[in-house]
Amino acid sequence: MTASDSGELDFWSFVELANRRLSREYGFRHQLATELLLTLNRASNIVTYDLEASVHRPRGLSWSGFRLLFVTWLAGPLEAKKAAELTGMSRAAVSNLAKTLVSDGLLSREPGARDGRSVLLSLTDTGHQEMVEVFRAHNEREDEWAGVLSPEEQRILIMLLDKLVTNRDQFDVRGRN
Amino acid sequence: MTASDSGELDFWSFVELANRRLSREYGFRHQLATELLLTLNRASNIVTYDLEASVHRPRGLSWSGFRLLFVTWLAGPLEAKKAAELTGMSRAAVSNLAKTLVSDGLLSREPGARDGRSVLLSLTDTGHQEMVEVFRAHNEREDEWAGVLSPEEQRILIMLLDKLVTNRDQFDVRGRN
DNA sequence: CCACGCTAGTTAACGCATGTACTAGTTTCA
DNA sequence: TGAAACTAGTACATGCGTTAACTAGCGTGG
Repeated sequence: MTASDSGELDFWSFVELANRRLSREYGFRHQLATELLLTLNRASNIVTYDLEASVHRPRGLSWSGFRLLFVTWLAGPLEAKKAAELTGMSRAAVSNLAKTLVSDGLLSREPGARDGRSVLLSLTDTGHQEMVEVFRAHNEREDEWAGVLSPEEQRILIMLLDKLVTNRDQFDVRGRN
Repeated sequence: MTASDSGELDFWSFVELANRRLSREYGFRHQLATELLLTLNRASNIVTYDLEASVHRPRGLSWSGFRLLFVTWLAGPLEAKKAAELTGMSRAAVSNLAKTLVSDGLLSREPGARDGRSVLLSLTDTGHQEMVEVFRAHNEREDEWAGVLSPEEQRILIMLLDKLVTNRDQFDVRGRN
């Protein structure tokens, strides 16, 4: 008797139940794929939510705000376009977000020298200090999460996740913009 | 010379650059954890975005709408609370979403028998047909994604992702509501 | 050399998720 | 039994991300 039979349904017994019904009642064939993507999605959401709630929100940053500041911090002054690519956001999202981060005094926006259309994003001094500070907490928390896996397992996981998304030229993926 | 040195910055050369700067310039120690969570987040976002854009949006469903219908479909009539747990959404999100899905004629909402406060969600006939239909496309797409990994690799990936999130009782994680 | 097409960024309208505060039903236990 | 604590669901205000339409600068080829 499984948890799903007893009425105590958690994520894993749901996955089990879903697999069973999808294959037996409906004849769908790619159970493992479903299980993989369900698990991937869930893991990412749980970790992200925890980091946002425990590290960033208390300091007044949204998850996206942090990501934008993070890439700007480490990849130097960046064109907005590039920042969008690196963070995986749309250009519009970067534009909106930059507006609020500029008014918070964390980010600075100046016209690009070579291309008159472009905008260069960089951290203000305050923004830089803030990132060093915030990342300290962020990195400790990351380590707590990753720490349940051995370094070996972490490397394998990174490798597999990477393989999952980089071999995607084999079919045409819908990406942003 | 790496891509990041040459100015052609993509996700991977950014991660490399970030690792270098975080450890050499700032002395942060948990590089692998950062890399893991960055990769996890990115993989999940890419796959999710693709599924939503290629399968669900064209049929008028949002990603969350699909997830709610999916658990309702397979886990039978469900209390809203349970649906929130299984999908990882907040109770408020389920409530909002249910409202629109009900008015789309896909979902039905009736008062729970045993508990007067609760609401039971189930699919309408239309909703059921729709899910069988939509999931066909969804599952094919999932298979295209998962297909770049061998079944063995997929199982390892699932196992590692699971381990990452289930051993989290060791520290107090911030979850939804 | 200039018109057309392309690209960077912004804006506006919209959808959706969140937290908070509230209503109402349930459970506990003195 | 009845008051207090708790729980399920919802309404509301807010914030953020999306797409689509627009502005403005770039660059190419007739």
